[in-house]
Amino acid sequence: MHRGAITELIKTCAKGSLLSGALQVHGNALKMGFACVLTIGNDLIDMYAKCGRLDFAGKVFDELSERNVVSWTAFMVGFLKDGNAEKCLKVFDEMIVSGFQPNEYTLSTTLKACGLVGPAGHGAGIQVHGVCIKSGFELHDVVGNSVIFMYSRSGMVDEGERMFEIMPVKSLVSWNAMIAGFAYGGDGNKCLCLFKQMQKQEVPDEFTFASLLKACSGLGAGREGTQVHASLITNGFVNTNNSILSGALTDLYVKCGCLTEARKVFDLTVQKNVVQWTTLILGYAQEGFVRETMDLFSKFWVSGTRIDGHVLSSVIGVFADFALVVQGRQVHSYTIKSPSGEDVSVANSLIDFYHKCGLPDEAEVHFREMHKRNVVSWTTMINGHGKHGHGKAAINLFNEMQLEGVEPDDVAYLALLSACSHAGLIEQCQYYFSRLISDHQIKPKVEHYACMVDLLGRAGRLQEAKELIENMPLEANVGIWQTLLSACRVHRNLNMGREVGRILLRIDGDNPANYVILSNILSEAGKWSECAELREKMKKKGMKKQGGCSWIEINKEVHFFYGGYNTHPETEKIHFVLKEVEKKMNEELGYVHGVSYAMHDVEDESKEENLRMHSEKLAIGLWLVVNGEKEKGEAIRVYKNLRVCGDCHEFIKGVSKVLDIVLVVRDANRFHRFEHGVCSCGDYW
DNA sequence: ATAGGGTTAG
Repeated sequence: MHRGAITELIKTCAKGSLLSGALQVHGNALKMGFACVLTIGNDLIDMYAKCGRLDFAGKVFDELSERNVVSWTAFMVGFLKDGNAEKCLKVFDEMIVSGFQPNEYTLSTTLKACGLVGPAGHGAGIQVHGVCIKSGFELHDVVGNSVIFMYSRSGMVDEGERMFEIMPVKSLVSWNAMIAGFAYGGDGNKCLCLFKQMQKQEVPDEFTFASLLKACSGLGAGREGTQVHASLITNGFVNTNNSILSGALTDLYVKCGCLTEARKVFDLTVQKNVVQWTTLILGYAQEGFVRETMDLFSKFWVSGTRIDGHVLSSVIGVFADFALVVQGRQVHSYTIKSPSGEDVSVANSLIDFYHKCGLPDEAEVHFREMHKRNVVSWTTMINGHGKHGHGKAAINLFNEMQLEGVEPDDVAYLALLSACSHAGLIEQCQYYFSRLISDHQIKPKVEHYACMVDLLGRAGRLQEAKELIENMPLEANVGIWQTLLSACRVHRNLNMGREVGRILLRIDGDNPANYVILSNILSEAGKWSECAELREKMKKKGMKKQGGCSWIEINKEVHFFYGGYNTHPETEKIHFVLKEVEKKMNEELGYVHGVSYAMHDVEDESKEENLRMHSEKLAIGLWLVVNGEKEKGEAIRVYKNLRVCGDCHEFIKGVSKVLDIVLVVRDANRFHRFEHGVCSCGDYW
């Protein structure tokens, strides 16, 4: 085989992403001593990048006896295509340090990576744009398109628009990039406007329509999206063999909550790509369809579709939310073997996964073993400790992060403040809040103020909390008033509760949560008629509060329980064991059913008997039915979508004492670890 | 020889 034939083969394998062929032709090139030749080496890098094997591409890259800007660029593109923008930027830095001058291809690739990293890239994109201007590449068509992309992903669509205006040559791609930019930025009107303008000089292609669909999905405009879908069909764009269009359609229907439609589009697609799989898997997960999520994920896993960092971090996120320990661990072990495991976002999602499964030690081990940590990694750790009530650990991490040269952003501050607030570290919380306010790099958001309101509210300093809301430089939102309202309930402040409740019913009148808290405040203050009036109003509006739902994994099977419903086949036995435990607790601890139920209840507490039906109790009951008192090793893990109520909290404390077992309950807010009749939150939550 | 337009972790 001669040199030309090898090059031909490499190109073919690259084009078709044929990994087995790629390995073979690489072997041949090695045998003939061509693999270290610059041009062939570059082709090999490109080939492996297109097959998604960055590990092999890296090997070729390392072994090249001589490199040029093309070698570097091809290597960077590989990481980018694999969804690993951070690594791509790292290679760019190395290239510059090694003394190479980037060309228009390199710059375009770098800009795209900056855009994908988004605002967290701390202005890297702006710097690269500067390099483009200085080196005279700015007005190059491809570079300009990437500049538009970078700015619209970094929350600076206006800058992108300026680039678009000064571009001497506007190709179809430029128009599409700008339309997509507006779509991404949520400006549906500008998006449509530009589309109309574009039609005067260009014929829209599938990317244009994909951007229009994206604009509709971003705005949640299902009707308009369906219209675009219809016009696609009339224009002859059949979506069954176009991955970009069918991907955008899947996204549209998922965002609008039409999972059946999304599934239809998905099933009709002949060549499904990773993006489309990810979109639909996440769609099912976000709607809470665990079964469907897992089914689709298994199908994806065996489909032979290329796995990238995006899909890994996405599904790990799903496993974290549903606390599917076994499945998450399986994917974790896969990431260790796979080149996508290098991805920072995959590693970060694993930290979060272990925390959300109530395994902070494993999260810590994983975090310490990471080869590269960014601000998201640290924030995930701070959040994790915060949820376990470890305020001091959160503060230590925050300081350690800065010592390592990683600057906190607004989300990192939020994690720290909420950790302090949950742990009752009042002075520390106020100290870091004042640091945030005086830090001119970061703009404080309402959420930061809400943390302070929560802190003051817990401490019973309701008046101060209310004044903070009224005097802050930002407009109050629903969430911050709800925080104050909950604090009013805990401290039984009827007057402020009424006042805040009135505000909430005015600005967020369709949210049952507001009615529930307010009616609790009223009933606990003995204002029965006022309370009944409110409940009546709620009924008239046809509102139903969110039901409580808990789940527990027993023998590798997940069992769901819904507050107040007897759907589980073992219900009778469950009630029986629960009553037995209650009796024991009454004898040994003087526990009286329902005494402290008033604290934080979000489920229905109007009838005494309903307390016995709370979903977390049922889940624990099932564990007792299955395991009895035999097994006392591992902690029992229970998960709940809402917050645990006061009575359940007391109840679980008692269970841990009289049965001498450890229970870990993850609720909507945080973790509670019950051991020897004590909860890790110290009854403060 | 290398590029640009649709999904993603806190």
